[in-house]
Amino acid sequence: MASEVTEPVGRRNVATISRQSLHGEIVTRLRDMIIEGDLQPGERIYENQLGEELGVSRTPLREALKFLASEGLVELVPSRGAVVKRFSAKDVEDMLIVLRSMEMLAGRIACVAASDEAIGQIRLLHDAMVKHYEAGERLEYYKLNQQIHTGIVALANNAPLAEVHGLLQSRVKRIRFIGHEGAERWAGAVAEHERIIAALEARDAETLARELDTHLANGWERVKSVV
Amino acid sequence: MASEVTEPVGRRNVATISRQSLHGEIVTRLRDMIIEGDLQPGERIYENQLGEELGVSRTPLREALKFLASEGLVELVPSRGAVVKRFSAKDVEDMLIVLRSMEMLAGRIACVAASDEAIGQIRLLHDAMVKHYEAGERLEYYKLNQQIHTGIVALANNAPLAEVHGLLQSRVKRIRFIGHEGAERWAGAVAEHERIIAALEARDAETLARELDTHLANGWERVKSVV
DNA sequence: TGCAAGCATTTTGTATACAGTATAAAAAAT
DNA sequence: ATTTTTTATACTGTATACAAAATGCTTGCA
Repeated sequence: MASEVTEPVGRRNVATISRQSLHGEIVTRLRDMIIEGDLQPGERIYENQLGEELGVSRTPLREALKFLASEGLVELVPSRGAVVKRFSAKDVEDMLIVLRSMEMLAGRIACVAASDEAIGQIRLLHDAMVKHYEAGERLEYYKLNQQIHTGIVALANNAPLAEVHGLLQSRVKRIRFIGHEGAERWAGAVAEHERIIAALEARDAETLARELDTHLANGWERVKSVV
Repeated sequence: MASEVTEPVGRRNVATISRQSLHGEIVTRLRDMIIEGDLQPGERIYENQLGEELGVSRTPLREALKFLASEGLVELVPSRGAVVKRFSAKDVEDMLIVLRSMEMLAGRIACVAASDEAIGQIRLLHDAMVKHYEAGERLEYYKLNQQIHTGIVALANNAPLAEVHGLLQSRVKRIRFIGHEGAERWAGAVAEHERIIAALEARDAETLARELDTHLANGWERVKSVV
């Protein structure tokens, strides 16, 4: 993750220069496959089969699996290869606790350190997200939702913070997506987001932290039924 | 035939009796080499040379390097292999900010969730640490210092938190060790630790958080001259 | 002397081959 | 029929081989 060239989520991957290493290509691909559920939790990964499917030999595939193992998306069982990691309810709750703490930290820093332009960008994302919400476009809404959270963390201008946040976020991505169903929950989340953005624009660190706190605590409530 | 790897002597973890996989062995070994400075920041890693040095072929070595790249200890440059990652002063400061936040979070949780026995264990570590301090045994002192911080995080019983904490801690390990020189700084750190343990024993979450806050902020002051 | 082009060497990236191990199925024994 | 042992097979772990890319050096020329 750290030294991986991560491309912005939601961009066309065709547009990126084809110069990315095969290793990186496979890592990105597998990560998406896990997040999107093509590879299900608990599923064993057969290197030959998957390699053939992706059109690569076992060597770079294995290297990619080691990389993802360090990210925590797969588990390496000695002499039995890689298994897609399955997270317990407590795991997810714990991750959300940490994510919450990290976003609160980022928010506080952002209130004093971020530029007006950067905050303005978040507002734009939020407005676009609301449009997708009103249009009932759940996938697009969700992607922007993620981008907003990532964006707030990015405002803190703290690379390690952004990195570990991204690490945990990728793990709960799928579960969160599934959990965001239900109209009234959805509406609640949007309202919370509005308050978050407002606090950010006002650079009111304590209010922002409080809003993020409740938003992410509610996030767990929204999600916990599906884990 | 599986290569006859000469066992790394000295720091064998007795708890893990079963022989680790070669992959895990190499990862551990390389991580230690980086933390201990055998592989210096910015240094390029030549796979053939290092592999021969460790008595393994390139394949598992490369897999280990990918793993460490994901941990952020090495950087993968396309077509030019792995380089030991060099951290800027801002990187280190940022990491300590995140570590501080995570330890504060852990401390708050620990005050309500940890058992008396577990807290007692931390006290024992602290007392032992003080003994090493008084004896001037810097390395031993430092190791226990680390263990205490890790231990406090462990009290929170939150695996993802412990994981990301450990991830960042391993990155600043070497720098911190170097930075802990100087008698008066050392004394200050010990005094802060004493207050931390006291707050923990009293299960006074706010005091504990405040003490951890200042302790780790001071930690940066102690360290920033050497980065 | 300075510079550039081409060749040689080194190093990484990927594929394949081989050995060891676990799993499953079949055969044998009770 | 059930349990145990044997055997076959599939898969992972590691090493080696080969291809592509980068680096460095030599040589030729102005």
